[in-house]
Amino acid sequence: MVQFMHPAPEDITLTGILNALGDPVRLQIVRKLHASPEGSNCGDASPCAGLARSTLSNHYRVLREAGLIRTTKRGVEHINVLRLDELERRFPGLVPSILNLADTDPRG
Amino acid sequence: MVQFMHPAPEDITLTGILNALGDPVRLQIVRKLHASPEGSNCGDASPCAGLARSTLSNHYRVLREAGLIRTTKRGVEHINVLRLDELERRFPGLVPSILNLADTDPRG
DNA sequence: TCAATATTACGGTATTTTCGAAATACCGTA
DNA sequence: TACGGTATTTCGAAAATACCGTAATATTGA
Repeated sequence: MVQFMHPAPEDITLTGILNALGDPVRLQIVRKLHASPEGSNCGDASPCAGLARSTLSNHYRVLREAGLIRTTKRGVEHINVLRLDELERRFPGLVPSILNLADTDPRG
Repeated sequence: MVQFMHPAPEDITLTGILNALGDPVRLQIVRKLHASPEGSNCGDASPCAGLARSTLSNHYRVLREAGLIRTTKRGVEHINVLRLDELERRFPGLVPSILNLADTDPRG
């Protein structure tokens, strides 16, 4: 029943965020999470169906440890939400800018 | 006398940029290059003195292949310049935003 | 207890990072 | 043309890290 460790806002680093988002799968996950601010479970935010659960889970862990998402439990599922407000205070404009560019760019 | 391969602007990817800048050493290099728009040789843009030359060279290669810098030869030295204009057309606001945040953030 | 959801553990493969040593390229000078 | 000095890359190898899949493990709800 160990709760997940989320870094405090002041412990979130710029390179940590960039590194986490520098993977196409993880960027897609974050885009999906951004599209559903109420949060979504791990399966729903999956960028493609072919990925193994464990692989997906590992990507969530990287995003969590980078400070990009917050994971809470609701019943049997884990709900992930983008930490938009906190990220905005820590690095104003960064995440929205990246997400906007990802939207307009045909490739990941 | 082999010229370096630089990706065309349309071949520069968002995740490629984020991945390249997701390394503290490379982010520092790019910050130094940004501070000297006329370009600087490899040694001058080095973030710290302890790094092996070959390691530094490898970081430059990553930055080059990601499309962040352009390397030309001037005499005995290699001059690196940030491809700011091209990057700005391809991903408006991205690189300046990251560099500004890196400036204000005490940590890399 | 059973099904659903997700994480963790583990092993294999692939990529990345790092370094020192050697090789390459260019310049100035002789 | 040859030579020495400087700047940088390439090579080769070791260590670290990343990624993915199978299987095992928790936790919740019915």
